[in-house]
Amino acid sequence: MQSRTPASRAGRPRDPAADAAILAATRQALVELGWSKLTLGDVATRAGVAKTTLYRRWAGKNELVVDAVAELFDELELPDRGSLADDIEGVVLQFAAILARPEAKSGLMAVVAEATRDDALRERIRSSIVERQMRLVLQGRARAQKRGELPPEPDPREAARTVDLIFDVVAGAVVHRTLVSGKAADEEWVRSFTRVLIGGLASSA
Amino acid sequence: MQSRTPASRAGRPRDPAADAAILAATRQALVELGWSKLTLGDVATRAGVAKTTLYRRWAGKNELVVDAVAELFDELELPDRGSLADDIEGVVLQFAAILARPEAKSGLMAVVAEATRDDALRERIRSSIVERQMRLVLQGRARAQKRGELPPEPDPREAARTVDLIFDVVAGAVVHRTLVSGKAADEEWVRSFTRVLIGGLASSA
Amino acid sequence: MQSRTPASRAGRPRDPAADAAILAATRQALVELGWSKLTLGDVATRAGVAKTTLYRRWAGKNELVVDAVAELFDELELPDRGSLADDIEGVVLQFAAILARPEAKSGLMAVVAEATRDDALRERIRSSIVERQMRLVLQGRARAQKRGELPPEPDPREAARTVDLIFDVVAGAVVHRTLVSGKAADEEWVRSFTRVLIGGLASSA
Amino acid sequence: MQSRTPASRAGRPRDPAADAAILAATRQALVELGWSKLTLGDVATRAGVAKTTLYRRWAGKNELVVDAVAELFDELELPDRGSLADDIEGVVLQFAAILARPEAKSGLMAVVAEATRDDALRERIRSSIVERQMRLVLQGRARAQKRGELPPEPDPREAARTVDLIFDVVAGAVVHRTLVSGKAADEEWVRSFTRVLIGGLASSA
DNA sequence: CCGTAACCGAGACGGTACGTCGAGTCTTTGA
DNA sequence: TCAAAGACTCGACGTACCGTCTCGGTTACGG
Repeated sequence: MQSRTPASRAGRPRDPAADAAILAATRQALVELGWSKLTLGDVATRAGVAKTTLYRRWAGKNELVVDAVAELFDELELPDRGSLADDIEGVVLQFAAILARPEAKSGLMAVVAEATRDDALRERIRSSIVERQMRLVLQGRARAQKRGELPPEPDPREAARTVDLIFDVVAGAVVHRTLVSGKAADEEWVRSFTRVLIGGLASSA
Repeated sequence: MQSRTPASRAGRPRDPAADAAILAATRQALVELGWSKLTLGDVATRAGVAKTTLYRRWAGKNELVVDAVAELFDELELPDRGSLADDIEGVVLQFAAILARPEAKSGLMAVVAEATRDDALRERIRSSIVERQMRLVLQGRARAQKRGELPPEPDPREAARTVDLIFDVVAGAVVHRTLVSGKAADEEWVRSFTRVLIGGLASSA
Repeated sequence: MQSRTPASRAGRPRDPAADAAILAATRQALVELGWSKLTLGDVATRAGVAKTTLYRRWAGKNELVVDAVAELFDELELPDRGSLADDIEGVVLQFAAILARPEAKSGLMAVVAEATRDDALRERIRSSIVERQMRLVLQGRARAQKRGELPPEPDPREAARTVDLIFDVVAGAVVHRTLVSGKAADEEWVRSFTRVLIGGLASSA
Repeated sequence: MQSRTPASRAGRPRDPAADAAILAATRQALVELGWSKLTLGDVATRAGVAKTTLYRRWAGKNELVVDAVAELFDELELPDRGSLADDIEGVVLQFAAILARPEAKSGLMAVVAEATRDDALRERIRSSIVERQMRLVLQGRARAQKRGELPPEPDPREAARTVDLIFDVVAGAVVHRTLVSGKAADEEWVRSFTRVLIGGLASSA
């Protein structure tokens, strides 16, 4: 008896290379044109794919861009720099570097804006981007607890709330600095910000 | 003595009521349709005005929405609740309340997204919205210094940097909480957030 | 008090030159591409006009082609060659010459085919093309009656029926010869046909 | 001697039932949708067949519809009503009845229209439909000659020309009456038409 | 009785045109 | 000069079919 995969049975299978080509083309178009001038027809052409192929796989511009941008954040990792403060600084700098790239800037805020009126889209953003990078916060806390910099957290509910708060503060501040204030989140700024964050967490514990 | 503004010389003068009607119509359309489905033709119709009139006063959708949203934030004020922490809590709650309104949510993020590729637009946002509310931070610090909660700031450069940082952290965290995480910035969250912020500022001073 | 023409009051008036340009472009496209490969986008481009302008004036391909083809038949006239038989021969030859032109061939049958499922279209064809050329039959009969070749028609009902019959026979035979049999309706054929027609009318009177 | 059918050699043979199912489905679709809205995908679905199968047997929409319509005319036959005039009336009425059916109307004119730009298609129409029904004219003449209603035709060239002319007149008139004038070719009309035709032929002989 | 070759269904593919919609401009009449 | 009205150009939208292709699977026949 063989394992029956009832999916993907009849008909010509989808070209698996097309997905990657389309997402790459999307990022390239975001760099050159920005969100508002990006057209799906153009993306299809760049990817060497028909418009219909694109629409067969994504519901629209929003969903496509979420996926294209989400891949950018997968390269984030938590460097082990020896102390909690330095670890945070490191990852915040990485985050800032990604946000400084035009394909991230241009796309991310736009889909967030769209998500204010589209719950499915917000959920997609949360699961594809936010939730996926939450691992960094958890990993950082675990490492700090192992080092003895943070006490073990007895109440898991409270722990989750703290993780959420940290995420909102970190991501929010970097995004606001970069996109609204329009200034670079450079080393100096990150150091000041990290000092405030660490101090706040310590004193509020 | 009458001031002769050479701009307004001959011909039929612009209807001054139209501006307000257009901005109100824009906000109403933002509520009902959201940014991406808002059309200038529709706004003109709602305002009882021809499209031409609208284009004579604003360069396009982006500029119009910035102005429409900017007015929303003018109602912010710093309540005197007796202590720095309570003052901050109060203003952050007000800010969160405005951001929870659909016309703010929908419009603000969209124009920020557009601004990533349009310097003039970013400048317009900064001057119409951000800069204008920076007064709250300054006011708060002054009041806290008068109360003795904060020491006087000797270095004005350093002071400005701190104000910027606070603004990025506050605005960024609330925006991220509301729009990305999709959870309400309610009293409980604001209290936690404020505790971290105050603690961080105190310890990093 | 002046006569108020409530039509054409406010707003920019339609460019009257565009109609002619579009119809001419349509005929040109019919010649080069034929009905089935003619696209409204292409016609618009040829006419130097936006697609929307075209759709503002015609409901679709069918209506447009009817109007474009109808103009071709307006050049038909009844020559006075001295006898009924010669008059008929002359006009049938003209009709055959028009039908031999590719823009007529290609378009006319196609819209007739469409009209089998669209009563409004059939009516448009009837009033724009058929009814308009019915004048030739009436004119020919009147002239023949003046010459004494035909007796005056006492019953108008019967007269109308005869006119319809003649029209169906003449138009039908020429169209079938040209488009279905695929042979030219040349002088020889027209002479044979006319002889049969005249003979038939005389004997059935 | 063995029958060498080099065509059908190896491999799975074509399902012979599919052809009939496809042609029937085509006629059904013509009735419901008309030529222009008939799609090959839909026909395939109706016939319970894959699009590939259809394309393996017909080159395209035009060829398919010609074959589907051609079958309709095979039911025509020349009734023996005793006189030439009555025989013609009978067959013309049958022809009119077929043309009144929507699947004939809708399809026939459309492929004729297409054929104006496609010689291969015109030839297919001629051989599948026109030529095939020419037999009726020949048969009718032969019968009339046997009855003594028509003299024997000495010149075969002239005879062929006459047959062609009759066919163009009969088919053309009925088609024009039905499809362009949009009126029924009923008994009364057919009687008038036949009288003219017979009279014309007699007088021109 | 086994391979080969053509068939079959399903459905993805690259294209092309569709008809609509919105942006932003222009041209009219009228205030 | 501004205002209302509405036609204008332009370009993207998302959909629908076309005709082709690529699958896995199914018949027949011929060795």
